[in-house]
Amino acid sequence: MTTIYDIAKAAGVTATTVSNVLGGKGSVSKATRARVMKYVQELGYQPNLVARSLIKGRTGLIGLVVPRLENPFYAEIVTAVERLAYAAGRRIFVNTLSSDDEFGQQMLRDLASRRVEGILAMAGSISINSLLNSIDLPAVYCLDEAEDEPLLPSVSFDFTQGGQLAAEHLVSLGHRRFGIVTSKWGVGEVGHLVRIEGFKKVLAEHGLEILPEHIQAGQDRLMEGKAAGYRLLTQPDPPTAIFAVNDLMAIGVISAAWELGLRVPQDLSVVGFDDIMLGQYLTPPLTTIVIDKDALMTQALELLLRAIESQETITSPPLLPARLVIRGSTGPAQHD
Amino acid sequence: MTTIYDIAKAAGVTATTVSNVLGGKGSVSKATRARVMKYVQELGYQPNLVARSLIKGRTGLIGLVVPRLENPFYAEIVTAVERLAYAAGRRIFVNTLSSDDEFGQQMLRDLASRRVEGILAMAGSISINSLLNSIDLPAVYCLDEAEDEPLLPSVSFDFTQGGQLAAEHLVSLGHRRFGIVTSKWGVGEVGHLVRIEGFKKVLAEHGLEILPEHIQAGQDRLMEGKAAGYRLLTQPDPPTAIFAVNDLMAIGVISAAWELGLRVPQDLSVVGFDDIMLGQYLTPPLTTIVIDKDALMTQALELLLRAIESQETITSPPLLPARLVIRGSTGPAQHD
DNA sequence: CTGAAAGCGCTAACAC
DNA sequence: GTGTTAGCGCTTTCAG
Repeated sequence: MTTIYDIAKAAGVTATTVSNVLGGKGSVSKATRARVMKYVQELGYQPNLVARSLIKGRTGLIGLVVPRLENPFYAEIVTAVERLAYAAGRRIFVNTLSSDDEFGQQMLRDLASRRVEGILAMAGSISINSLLNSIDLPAVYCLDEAEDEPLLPSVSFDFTQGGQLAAEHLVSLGHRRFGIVTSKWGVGEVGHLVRIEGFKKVLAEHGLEILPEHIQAGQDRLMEGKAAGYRLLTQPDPPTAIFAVNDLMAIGVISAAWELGLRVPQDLSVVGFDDIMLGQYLTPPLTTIVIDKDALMTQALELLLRAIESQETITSPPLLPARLVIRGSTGPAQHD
Repeated sequence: MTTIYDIAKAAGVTATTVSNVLGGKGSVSKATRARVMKYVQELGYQPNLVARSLIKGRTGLIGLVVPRLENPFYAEIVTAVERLAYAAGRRIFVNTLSSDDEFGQQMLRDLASRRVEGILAMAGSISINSLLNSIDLPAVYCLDEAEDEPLLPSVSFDFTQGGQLAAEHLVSLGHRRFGIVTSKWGVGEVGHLVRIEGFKKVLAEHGLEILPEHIQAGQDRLMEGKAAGYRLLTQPDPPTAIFAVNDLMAIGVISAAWELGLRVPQDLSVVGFDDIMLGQYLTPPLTTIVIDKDALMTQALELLLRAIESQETITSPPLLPARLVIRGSTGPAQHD
């Protein structure tokens, strides 16, 4: 690999001068600038960003931590962040991470060692505590769904409202027996409690409730969404409407319903969450709660950049509003 | 950030010694090793990989270039490569790139400047020529679908066979009028000619052919797959079977069919290509050509690692075999 | 077993 | 305008 020294030698100047013309710093005569550039071309010089990063103390890299790309929701997040970061003169370093264990810590430490300037972490990839404990780097936590104030600057949606919107829609359609398919983290812990609470709250307001056996959890994967759907739909008195905590699992549920000979939405209504692009192209298209990924990640990146630039403490902005989009996967309840 | 000097000072040794205990090199007494490690913990030392990379001349980074994560096929590829690379002690730097223009060149140059040790590029993200021209780095080209010998080590599938399998299946089902939905690159150029040729070849063997207006192209996106589907299905004498060059566009086609009131597979058979995980969960599940992403990327990474380690020229392995998986989206042709 | 010295490729003062 | 010097954080001979 050719270095600035190679160019300096060829052009009969010193490395500083080469550095200056490359960086547009200082003042160089038109003549030498041209001469230097000529050799830059000729020798196919590629600046060494690792050296540059070392001396500048900054890499221009943002670490992005998502649970799994298998879920199109996160693929869409990555795409959005890549574009936004690029516009801000940064590049992203993507990590998929769904385990909050030693392996996760290690990944995080690797990010720190590579000197990313900050981290954008999605809830579901790693816990806030892990993030806080393993490294000391500016970070923004995205899509947090805990009840209490997060310990990190965080951007998120109003998940309570999201759950409410789903329930209101289903109730207004005349449904009375509801099921919920939710996801858990790693091996344990049932997640998305906030959106479920929102859902339940509306039911309660209507004098309705959801049976404990009508809440089924699995990992955030198609297969487990489908399995949960089966468990729900093969019960003696199965729900006529199912709220899945994300679109991916909703698709699994619909697949289960289909195999059981249930028609959506005639026999079963399904509402998802996330609004992945694909949802519009399902047959029928998926009714879901819209999460505006661009808005979310724009906020997140802004916050992070601010935290990186100034060491000031950053306060989290208010929750973004959720929105219901009614498509074809929900319909009026049949007479019992 | 604490450096090895901070630790050295605290432990009353020199940086060399710290480096030695950290790297397990040389010989250090149990006592000093313990003392050093103690301060490593205490000061929360994180090795600076950019400094390390600079002196070692290697970053442990592999550049991965894919067209777009929006297509789950590529999301699955990324997931596979991330895992494989990690097992080989490397990390991946993901770039999405679907334009072969100045912007693409720039991305590539950035990768080179960041001193990735090699590049894994998917066809559809950037052309071989661009890859060859912009940078001088070990690279493996994946999923190339050109007729002639690629100029780069390359791993790919037998796309001709894939097209053939699709056609044979459809023909054996009694179909006589076929449509093809294919994708183009960037603004121009129709792609996937090889699989289309394979498809046509089998038709020809059966004395069948495909009308030019029954081949529709669009960008590799759901929306454009759907639009192409509409163009096909609203013709006077529409096809009863459609071969989409990838699953994503197949989903678009199915969506179009659904809106037009056509039932799949009764009124229209659709076969996709890629075997994205999601295909199994559609209703009906998607008949498709299986591309084994793990097998593919294992080969690709092995090749690349070999090229990186030894400067020897690498020869491309034989094409991997495609395989048809029959699910629910194809069925017998109706009587005309 | 430990340290001194040099250097990876680059930039940033500061002289000349 | 251009060059000298020093140093980012680390590893690697090579002495002691």
